[in-house]
Amino acid sequence: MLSRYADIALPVPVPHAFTYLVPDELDSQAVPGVRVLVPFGSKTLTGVVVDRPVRTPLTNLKAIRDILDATPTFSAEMLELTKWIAEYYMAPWGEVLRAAMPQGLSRESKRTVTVVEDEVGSALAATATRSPKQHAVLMLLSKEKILRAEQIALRTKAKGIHAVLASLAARGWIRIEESVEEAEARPKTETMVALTEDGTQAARADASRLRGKQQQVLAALAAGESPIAMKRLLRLAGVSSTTVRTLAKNGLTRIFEQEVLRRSLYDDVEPAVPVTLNPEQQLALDRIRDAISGGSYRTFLLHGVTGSGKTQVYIEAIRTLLPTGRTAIVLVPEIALTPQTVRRFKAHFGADVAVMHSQMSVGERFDAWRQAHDGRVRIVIGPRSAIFAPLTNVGLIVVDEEHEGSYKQYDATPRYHARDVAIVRALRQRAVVVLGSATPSVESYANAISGKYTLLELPKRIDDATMPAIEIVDMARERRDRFEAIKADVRSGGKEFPKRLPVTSVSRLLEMQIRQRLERREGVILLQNRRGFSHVVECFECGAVERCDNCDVTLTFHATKKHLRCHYCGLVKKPPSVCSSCGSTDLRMHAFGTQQVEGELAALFPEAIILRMDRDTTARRGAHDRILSQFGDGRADILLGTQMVAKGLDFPRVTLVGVISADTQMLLPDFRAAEQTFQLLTQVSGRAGRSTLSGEVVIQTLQPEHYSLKHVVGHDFRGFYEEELAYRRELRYPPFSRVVLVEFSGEQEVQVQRCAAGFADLLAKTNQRNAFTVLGPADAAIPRVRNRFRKHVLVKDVKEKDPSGEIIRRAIRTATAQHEAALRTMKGVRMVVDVDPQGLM
DNA sequence: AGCACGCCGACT
DNA sequence: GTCGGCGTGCTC
Repeated sequence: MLSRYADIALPVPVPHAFTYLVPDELDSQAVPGVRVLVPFGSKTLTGVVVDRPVRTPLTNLKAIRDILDATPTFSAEMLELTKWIAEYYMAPWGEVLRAAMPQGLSRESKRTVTVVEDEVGSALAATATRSPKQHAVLMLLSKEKILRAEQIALRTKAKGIHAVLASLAARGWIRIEESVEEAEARPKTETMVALTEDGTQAARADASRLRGKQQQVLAALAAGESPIAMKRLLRLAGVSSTTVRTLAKNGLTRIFEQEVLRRSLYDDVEPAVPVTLNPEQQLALDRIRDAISGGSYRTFLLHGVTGSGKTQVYIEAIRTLLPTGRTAIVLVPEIALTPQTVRRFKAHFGADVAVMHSQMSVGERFDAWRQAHDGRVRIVIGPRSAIFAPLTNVGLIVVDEEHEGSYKQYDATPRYHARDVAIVRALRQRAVVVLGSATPSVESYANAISGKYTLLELPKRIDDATMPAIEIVDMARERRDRFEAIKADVRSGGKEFPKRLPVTSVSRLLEMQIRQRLERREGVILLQNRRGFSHVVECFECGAVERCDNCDVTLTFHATKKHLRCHYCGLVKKPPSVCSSCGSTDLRMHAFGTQQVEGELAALFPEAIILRMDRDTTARRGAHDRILSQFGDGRADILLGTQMVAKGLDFPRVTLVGVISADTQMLLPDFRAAEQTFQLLTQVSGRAGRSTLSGEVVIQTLQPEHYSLKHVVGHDFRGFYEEELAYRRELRYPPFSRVVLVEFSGEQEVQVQRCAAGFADLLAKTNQRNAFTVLGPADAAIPRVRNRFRKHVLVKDVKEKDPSGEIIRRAIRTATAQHEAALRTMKGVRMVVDVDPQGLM
């Protein structure tokens, strides 16, 4: 007997685990890491056993209802890791565990409601006039007979439906039943047929008493395929399943269910291309190998320019790892996780690889998870959440494109960063981490310089292809020139002055370059960043953008209140009537849309085939792959897309990359704006000119002098990094501080503001040793989302005083606890804590 | 987060 | 008087 109690982590926003009694018959199975079904409040939930305490001060405990696992879903290691995440990212352990499980495994009780047929008539009459809600529910039920409680809530569109149901049930008009459904994710099984001993003999005996169809079945089975899938057997023998079942009844065949893996988009394998590493790759590999065989923790930052063959290094590193019996996780940003990418790994490691992808079905993901859990694969490839892969004895974690923002979960609890979790997981497992990028994050690069990580560099492209030539087009000047041309036309008397000046998103240089590629039948990639929704006030003459006096970020124009606002300090300003840098009065809002660009391109190049790639066109399964292969084969001329086109595409025929507007990213009110601009532009430039064809890049911008552009043109990562680092040091942003963003949101702005301000005050009072600074509250960049006002309180700690972030977390915990009552009285105000936010939007 | 409990106004 | 509105507090 372990103990009478078990601590269960549940997926509810409560910071502690719950203690349950363990029935004797479940005692031996209720080990830490197994999933259990427990009664919680009025319903039944799936939780995870995290401890078996010997004693508890609590009384009146409920008992565990059921154990859901034969072997624990979570190993001791994963329990520890998820606990660390819960603490560091300030999320309930139960919610972290839920995020670490494949979807569809959790089971919850559902309430089903049925009408009592005999009563329905009188019930409808009784409620018709005086209780419209009850009446509506009864109407619905009289039609449908049986419904789930949540369905009723959904279809009557009324809140507080539970009370209504309760009173209807009390009158005996309806019946409410609670049932726990089967988990959605289950192993897929296939019906198999095998010959028995008797069957084998019967098949062999020529003088078999059996004739006709039964004989055909035995013959098919005896031909060698036994066991065989029922489906296939029926097709081969041309019989129906009754025949096979009759044989089974007579003991000649055996019918059974067998677990099979679902087929997935990512199953295809292409032949392995033998890998030859160049000296730099070899050197990097050797260092990684040494670390792997050394068997202790180490993080490498593999900084390799686009096209330098980082993936080959990952593959060879995994190859060395496998004989040691250890396993590997490869993290790839969601949008780069294409069947193409996966095939490359499968080519080398075949059935040892499992893929996890959000576009896979619940069943497919479950299969992948289970293969890893049961030790049937040793390599897992996936996006962010693959860091939770249930592999044992992980020896290597690769984080490809480590700078990618998508590694941070920002829209749901837990708000974890997969790269940072990877490092913690590796540290605890004595594993090696390889962070790869052409444009490392400022944080990682700083860690590499300081010696916390080991820097490995691949400065050359694999096939000695040259880096593309990059040209910057000053769009303000472009417009001026065009304006002058129009004026000249008017002056020479040929034309009338146009009422509206033509707005254009394609410069003459870019137009000319595209035309040239179309003639030469080479590929063009155009990047149109869609995140251009934040409107900035920009000078039509000189291109200057209005900025905040205190924060060195761009001010955002608010159409509703007609003013400019800073999303950091809350500064509010009237829009100026003259440009603060050149005095021009021609100030305009700026933001280009995707459709506009597509339309312009179509008008300029009517003969060209243009493909659009963005979240809309790639939403459907397999669409991504289809667009890419169409473009790769030369069946389209121009690929116009969002950030997706910047990452990991490798098409030798592409010799021109155009960036419609570098500004949308650069001008975001965020301390990472410059970094992200540099990264995106460098990445997209890398798509131009591989192998034999040299490439050119045209970047259009209103800020031609911006430092991030300067370094993109020079292919100078180090130069950018140093300039950016100086800026971060100045303003005390990461890596010089740790940032925690606390967001308050609610429907009533005054409440939200008061709540946020109250919290900020409390936090400031907790700050005894000035270990951090509290900024705000200020409006979020998008101040209202789905009818909720958003206010941000930004906490920046001083790294020297609080290296682990413990002080800041404790302060936030204390303040949250003190603030809880106030938060409750403010109806509908929600508070979300984001540790190490990727952006401050 | 749900959901039940409990206090108050609107209507029979 | 009852129904249904919503604030308050708990869930092992």
